[in-house]
Amino acid sequence: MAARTGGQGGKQPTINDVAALAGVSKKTVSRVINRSEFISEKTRLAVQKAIETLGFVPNPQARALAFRRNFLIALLHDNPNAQTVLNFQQGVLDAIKDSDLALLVRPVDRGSDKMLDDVRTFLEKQRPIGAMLLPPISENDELARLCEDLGVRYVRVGSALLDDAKHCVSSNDREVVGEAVRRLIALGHRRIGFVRGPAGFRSAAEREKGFREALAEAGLRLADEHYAPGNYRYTAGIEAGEKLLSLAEPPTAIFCSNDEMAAGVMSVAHGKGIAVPGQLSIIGFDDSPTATHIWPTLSTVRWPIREMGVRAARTLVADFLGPSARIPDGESPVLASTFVERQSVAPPAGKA
Amino acid sequence: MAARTGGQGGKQPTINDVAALAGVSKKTVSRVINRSEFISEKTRLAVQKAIETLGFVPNPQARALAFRRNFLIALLHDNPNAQTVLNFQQGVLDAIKDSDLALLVRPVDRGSDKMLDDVRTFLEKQRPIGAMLLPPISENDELARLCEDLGVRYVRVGSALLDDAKHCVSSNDREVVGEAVRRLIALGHRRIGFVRGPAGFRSAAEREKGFREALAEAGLRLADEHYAPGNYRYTAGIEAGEKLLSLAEPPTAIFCSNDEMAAGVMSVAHGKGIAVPGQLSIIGFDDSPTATHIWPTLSTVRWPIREMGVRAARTLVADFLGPSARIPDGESPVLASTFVERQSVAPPAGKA
DNA sequence: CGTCTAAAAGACACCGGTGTCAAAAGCAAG
DNA sequence: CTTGCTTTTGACACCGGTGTCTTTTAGACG
Repeated sequence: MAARTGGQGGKQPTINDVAALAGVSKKTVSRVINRSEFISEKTRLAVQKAIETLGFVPNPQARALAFRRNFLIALLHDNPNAQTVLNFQQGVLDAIKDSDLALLVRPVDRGSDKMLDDVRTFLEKQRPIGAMLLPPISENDELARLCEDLGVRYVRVGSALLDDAKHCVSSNDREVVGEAVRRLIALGHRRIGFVRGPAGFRSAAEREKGFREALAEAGLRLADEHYAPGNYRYTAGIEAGEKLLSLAEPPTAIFCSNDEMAAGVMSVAHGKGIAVPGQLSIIGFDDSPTATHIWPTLSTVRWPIREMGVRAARTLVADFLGPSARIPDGESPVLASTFVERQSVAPPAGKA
Repeated sequence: MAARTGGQGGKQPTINDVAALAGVSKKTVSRVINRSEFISEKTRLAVQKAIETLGFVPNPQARALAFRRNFLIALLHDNPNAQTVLNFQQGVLDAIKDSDLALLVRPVDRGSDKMLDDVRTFLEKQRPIGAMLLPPISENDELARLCEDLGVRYVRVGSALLDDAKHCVSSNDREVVGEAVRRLIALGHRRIGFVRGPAGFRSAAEREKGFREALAEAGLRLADEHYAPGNYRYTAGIEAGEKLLSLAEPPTAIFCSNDEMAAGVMSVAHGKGIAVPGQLSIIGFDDSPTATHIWPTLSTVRWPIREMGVRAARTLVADFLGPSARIPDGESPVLASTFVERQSVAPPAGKA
């Protein structure tokens, strides 16, 4: 492997080269790079020109060392939904686009008992300025404590207000689930089934809460037989579908705590010859690609994951992103999810 | 924001602290860190102990500066399939797990005319050791040239042999598409439709080639009316389905160049009351999550994306990964894709 | 025109490691 | 006990930037 470190066949210019060309000291060049105010316009322009002539780009490692701080932020995730991770990541990148920051992405195995050690090693080795924790690991308090101990800033992303606005970004899932369920009720549905997310996940608990509240408002209650546990996976949707759709009086609508499980329920309906949405309405959650790739297309709740990425980054490192990224004091860390109605929802049979 | 740079309330120990505690020079500590062979066992153990006592972790920025090389590799992608990106990423992380390397992830907007500039800026700023290019941007020769010019190693990941084994990792898509098509033919299908990927994508061309070759082997040919263009998106699948399934004599099987388009075709079939697989067999490509989330589940081609991630990383930075990562000379850079048969394939109507 | 002050620029150490080369230590042979 | 060699260790410069403090310069004022 060639030992070249870059440049069209030569070495990258350094701050010394720029200083020599501009006829100033390297410290002055440094001031220009860092937009110091104590510099005359004339000098600034001369240095600027030298920088451009040479195509100088400051070495981030050297800066990191001198600043005693690198320009990395980390995204820690263990989300089963790849699209979610990537959308969030895109939001973060939108936010840091014009800054000096770069993004390190780090999948985490929440099942592993070495998880905390792994993360600790990672953080100690890379020493990012801050870390963003995606659900479900954002719900892990030990992880947050670890960041705190290591002096790494952190932001937890979740579906419920976890902490304070400084360490948290979330969306109003509970309310929007309620909205979706009210829509079903307005269409005439009375027997509405529910497929839950995994135990111990705050998101799952929130969605269930929103569901139950909306039912209660309308004077309905969730029959035990219309309740199915789940784990956010397709196969859990299959099992839930088998359970709910084999009942003597099956529900006329089913709310599933995510799209994958909704797709599973829909498969079972197809297999049993139950028309969707004619005989069964289905609602999911996530607005994953699957939601528009199945037939009929799935009504679902879209959470503003990309915007949450932007917000998380701003919450974490507003001081690196320029004034436009500043989040006004007291601004709520809760972003709005929306109910997206598609083909999978209709009035119950006999109510057209 | 507190100015702490880490550690349980204090500063991180440096190499000097270790040297002082062990009673040696910092250079000796450096030798231990870097597993130099010119060091006595006695000294090594003493230094080792000091390192552990202090919980010393070398500062990666300082090392990067002194080594004149950082320990980052970059993953550049613009893949519409998030799962693919994440799986590949996981493979890369598997490969670099026990090394000093870290992974930078960088989405690229291939539509933008500033794309090359963006990537150049990124590479100049971060100066990763190497970059991995995922399809479709791996097919961009200018991008590869840019890496070359900047002295950044690169590996192109793709569905066809793009270059030489040093810069390329791919899978044998063409052959496996042939296998899938031969399976359809063996089941009795004679009118087999084809939905193509976007023009200018090598992957699309490869898949078409495999398809046509298999037909030709069996003495069949692709009727023009059974051919539909596409762009790898769901909506293109819808359009293709509308076209192919409105024919007086529609195909009894359709090969789609990816799963999303297959899902679109399947939706159209459902809408028209055409039973899948009873009246129409469908095959996709990618084995994306969608493939198992639709009903009936989709037969498809799975490419070994995670293994390709491992291989790409090893190809790129074998010299950083220890002897077990070494790729034997002459080993083929082509990994095996596999045909996965699921519910969406059956003999044509009347041939059961 | 000299004095005073604030703004601008520079000198030099330093961040935490590694490379180079010379010095010290260990050891066998004379 | 030297000598001569190899192995091990250390001193010191250096990577490419920034922080601190000092010096120089420019402008205001008497």
